[in-house]
Amino acid sequence: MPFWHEQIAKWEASWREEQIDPLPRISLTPSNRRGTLTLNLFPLLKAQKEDPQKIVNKILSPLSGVVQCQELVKGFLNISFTPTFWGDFLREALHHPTTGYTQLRLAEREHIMVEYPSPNTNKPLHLGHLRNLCLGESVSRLWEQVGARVVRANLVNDRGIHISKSMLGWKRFFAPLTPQEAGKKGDHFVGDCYVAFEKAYRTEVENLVAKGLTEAEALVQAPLFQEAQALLRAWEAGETQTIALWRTMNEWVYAGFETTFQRLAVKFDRTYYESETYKCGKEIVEEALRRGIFFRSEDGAVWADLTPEGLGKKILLRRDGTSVYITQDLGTAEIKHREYPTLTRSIYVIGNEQDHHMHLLKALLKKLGKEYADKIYHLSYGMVELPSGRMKTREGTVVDADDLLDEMHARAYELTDTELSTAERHAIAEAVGQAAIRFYLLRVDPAKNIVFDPAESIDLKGFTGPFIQYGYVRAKKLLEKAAERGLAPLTTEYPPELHSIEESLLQYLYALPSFLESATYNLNPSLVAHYGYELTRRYNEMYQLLPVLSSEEPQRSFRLGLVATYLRAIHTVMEVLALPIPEKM
RNA sequence: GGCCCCGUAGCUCAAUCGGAUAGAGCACGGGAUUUCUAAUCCCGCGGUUGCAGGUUCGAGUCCUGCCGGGGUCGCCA
Repeated sequence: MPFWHEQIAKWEASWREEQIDPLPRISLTPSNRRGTLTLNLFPLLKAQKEDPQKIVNKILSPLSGVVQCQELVKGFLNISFTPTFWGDFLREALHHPTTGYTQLRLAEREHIMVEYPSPNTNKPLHLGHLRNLCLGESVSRLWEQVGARVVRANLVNDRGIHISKSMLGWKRFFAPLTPQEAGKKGDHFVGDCYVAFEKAYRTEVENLVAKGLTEAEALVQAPLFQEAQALLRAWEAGETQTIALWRTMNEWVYAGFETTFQRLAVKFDRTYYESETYKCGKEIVEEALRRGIFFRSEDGAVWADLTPEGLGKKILLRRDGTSVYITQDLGTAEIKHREYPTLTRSIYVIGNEQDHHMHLLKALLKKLGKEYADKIYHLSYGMVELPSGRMKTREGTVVDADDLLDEMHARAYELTDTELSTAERHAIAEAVGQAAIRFYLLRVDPAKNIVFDPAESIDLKGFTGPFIQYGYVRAKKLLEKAAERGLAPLTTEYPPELHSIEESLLQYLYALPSFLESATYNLNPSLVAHYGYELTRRYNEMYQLLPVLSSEEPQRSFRLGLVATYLRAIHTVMEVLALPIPEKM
């Protein structure tokens, strides 16, 4: 167990023996007050009408020897630790394989599946997918960090009317061109086909409306739409040429996605395709229909009655017998369970516009008696909006993922050291640019919408990814210089007194495991992003104001220990946020 | 209309089962570099936490009702 957990557990055990009830709540002392930890004694003081000083003595008795000073302000007991305590802590953090900052063993029994980003195959990835990818990857790494086994799963939406539209777009406007011939990434090329279709379709609809049809009628009667539907039916019927084109175009898209995934260092253990899982979903629904769990309406459609759950009625098979989106989801869930029966949690990283959909999925699985329904967690995240509002395909305001990565790379390149080689500068620019985007998308509570201002919001200074990278790089260089001079961290006795800046950094180093734990179980990487920023801010303050290499022993080796532990902690932070880790900037 | 999410400084965001004087970044103003990388640091400016009640030692946080924004609600994915 990490230092933090082990100690607090020990204290709590002895408090229980002393009949202290309720137990004090422990938190970090706010930075405007002296102290490392604050014990909240309000409930305790209220419950036990004893002399407060006596209670404080009882509370502090298991901490004797490590507490240097304490202060009771109203119900808050602020405590600071001795230099010896901190020296031992640094030693532990640096040298112990499990109490240190690698692979905290908090969740070794967990087996987690994280499903992300589950794109459609008719368009390239955009900023919304980037948020999804960053969240999914970070949550995966968080679970790994605390010792869980993780399966990264991607579910590809490779069937449906939208796919038919891009196929028809190609046939009409691009055939027989290939992405190579067009000089484009496959996913962008197919996206162009889709956009071309939509544009022509819009024109047809407008013409029909001009002839007196209503918008709704026009949308259905437009020849292009009719043709797209025919193509979908041909696909479902397994018509050879249609299937061949569908395969080809999907391969173009996958190749394009793969390039982006590799650039972002995400790699999936398992990829599911809706075109394969929807059949299983259909079987589940038909079986449940026979068992009377679902029912068929007069027109032939199949329904689930979720009125008792407060979710109304939900269609599962259209009257023509074809399956809808959720049917496929039932199948995918079942297949996941069959393949990975030991999963303890199955996390779906999906936007909050599907909150209702995910409620339906869980409720349906429960109705079907699937015990794994309770293991499903929806990591719901808000939309990425522009200052002008929602991104719109039709208005061309969608921020493309590849373009954004390129733009950030270019921006970061301008800041790199011109003394370095071009190759080195590009490597740094890529790391810094990506860190800027990733941190920006992760630092906000997932539940909240993000307003993305391309002109201002992505910055390379202040509360950003590069800020954290820079702290890491400087600390690393400092330790290298120390090593060159034969200086090692924590080799001698500890200093008799610590500077408040050192204490402030120690407080945050000490708290790392608690932040990781809480971010993991709450599926909320933003907690680590804020932690990483605050930790680095404190480190920078020390770096700026307190000399390390030029200070006297034992201060020097103690401070080297601080730097080394910071380096380890911030490395862990960058790791779980999936920020690239540059060695130079 | 029903249900869900959100509303905090000019802008973007924090605030750990309800806790101390609501904190950061950006922007703006001032300052720091013979010394470990200035993508840094320090100081200043900036608030009726959407509104009105309620619960209690204590409310940005919980409850009720409004206001504003977004999402979603039987054959799109």
